[in-house]
Amino acid sequence: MIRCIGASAGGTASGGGALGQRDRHLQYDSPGQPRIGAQANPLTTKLEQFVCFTADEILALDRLTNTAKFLLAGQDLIREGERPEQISLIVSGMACRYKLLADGRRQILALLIPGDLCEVEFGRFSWPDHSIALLGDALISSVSFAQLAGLRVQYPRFDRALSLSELIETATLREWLLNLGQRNAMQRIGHLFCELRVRLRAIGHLHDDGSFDLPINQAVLADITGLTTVHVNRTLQRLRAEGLIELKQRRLVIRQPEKLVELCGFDDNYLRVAR
Amino acid sequence: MIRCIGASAGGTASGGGALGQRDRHLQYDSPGQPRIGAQANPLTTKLEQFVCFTADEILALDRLTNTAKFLLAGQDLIREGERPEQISLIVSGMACRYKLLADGRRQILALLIPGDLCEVEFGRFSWPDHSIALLGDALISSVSFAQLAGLRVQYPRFDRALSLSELIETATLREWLLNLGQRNAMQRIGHLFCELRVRLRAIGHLHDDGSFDLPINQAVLADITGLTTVHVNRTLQRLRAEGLIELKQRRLVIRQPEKLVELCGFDDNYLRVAR
DNA sequence: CGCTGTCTTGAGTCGGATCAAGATTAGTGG
DNA sequence: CCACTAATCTTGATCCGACTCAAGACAGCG
Repeated sequence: MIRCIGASAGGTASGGGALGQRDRHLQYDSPGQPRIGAQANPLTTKLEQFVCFTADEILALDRLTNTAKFLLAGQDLIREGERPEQISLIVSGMACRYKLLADGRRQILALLIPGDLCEVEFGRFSWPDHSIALLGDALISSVSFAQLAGLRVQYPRFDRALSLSELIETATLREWLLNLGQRNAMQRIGHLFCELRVRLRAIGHLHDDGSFDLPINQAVLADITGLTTVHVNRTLQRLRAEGLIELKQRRLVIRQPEKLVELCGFDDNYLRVAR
Repeated sequence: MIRCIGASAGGTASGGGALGQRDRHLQYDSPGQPRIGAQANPLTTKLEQFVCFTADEILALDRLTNTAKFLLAGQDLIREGERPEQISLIVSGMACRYKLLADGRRQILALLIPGDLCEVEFGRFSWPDHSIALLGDALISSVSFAQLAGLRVQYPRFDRALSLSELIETATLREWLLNLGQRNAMQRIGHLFCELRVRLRAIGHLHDDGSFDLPINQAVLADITGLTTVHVNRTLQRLRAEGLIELKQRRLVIRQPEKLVELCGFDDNYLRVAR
């Protein structure tokens, strides 16, 4: 659990390792192309759950992701109270919305995955009540508020799809509240894993064996679930011992999805939308 | 804590007492006029935090509240999965968004107070992932989706104000998540009280001495805070013993607001909006 | 090979849950 | 106005899930 109030949210200070981290990153995601770059535009994939796009629209959305930049783990995309200049689109990697308490405790409010837009809600009229940090190195492209507004006007289907995905984001927030309020440690963690599996599948980020990358350490897991690192560790061990999951090297396999779903009362309804 | 899965959410089954309850209600809110009816339109009051309305707009909004109907405590305004026909505007009374677990446990996701609109988000494209129930008898007026859409087009200021209040509702949801994830029982309950004081003040529902009506029993408080009824009871007693609050007859006095704010780390920022 | 994150493990404690009665209070009916 | 009833609030005893503190074990990287 991160107890430092400072900027670095992805780990207890990246220290002087900024350069080192970049090296590691390039090495990790190489050779040459960023691994995810070869895949379809995650924004398109995500929104096509809700609407059908024309070739025109797909091209316009692709243009958004062309300009993605590498950013290093732990960096803040927006900070509580500071009005953002631009909207960030996650092209690859993961980020989280979070809030800090005065004593340094952190609650993660949402996980953002490829295809998610960050600051849509903070237009001309509002400032953020929370921060957003990268959980691992990431590819981020920036979109100006004006540019996005233009696209929404020009492409009503895109506009509708975005609205729907905002609805789902809010529904997810509600489900997380239920998670923290009513479920125990095993269920909380299990529920998160079930949710991530559905969301990552929707953007084509499951591996062939159904597993997925989870660039997250146990301290982050603790900040998501409102538990301590120690208890997360012990709970993961129980989940492993019961043959429900495998988790190592930042990759998660859900061994018995039906059992896990039942254990934590997961129902993916809140991730869907009518029509 | 409500452990029955059925419809009645305000108490463990209103039993055969429906008629009796209506009688009680009339007696309580009489003579003649509903108590709140004399006050300003709560929707207007609420939205005027964000924008200035013309006389025209105020009239249009007043027309929305003219048709309010009495509804009895415990009734569901919408039920998870059933697409609502209309939008409900709370004119007086309180309601809550909630979700039920298979075993009957309930998590309350939001409190709705006068001036709050219920099903705005469930337009043509979505169905509710949760239910909404009345916590006490209430005055509710119904607005059709078309009617509301019309007003938003006709009165852009109204449209903007509604969008802003939706932003605040989402920010509140995030703050509740922080509450459940990181704060202890005293802080959770205290934080809720602080929040309510700010929200009720904004719609002119504080009494002269700063107290306010809280039509909520300890079981409901438990479902909001993710605690048990017993523990809520004991925690309230501690809050009383420390001279922080007084709570009886469904009326809450915060005796030492600054102290309570400090105890639970309350910051009303999330209830506000820029500009 | 040594650092630094990260993950594990153990022992002890505590906040909050559970179970089971009572005590109040408010609404109902006579 | 009083007795009856059902909700609601209180209290006590006990238990357990999760927290705390403190070390140690790995693993990846320089």
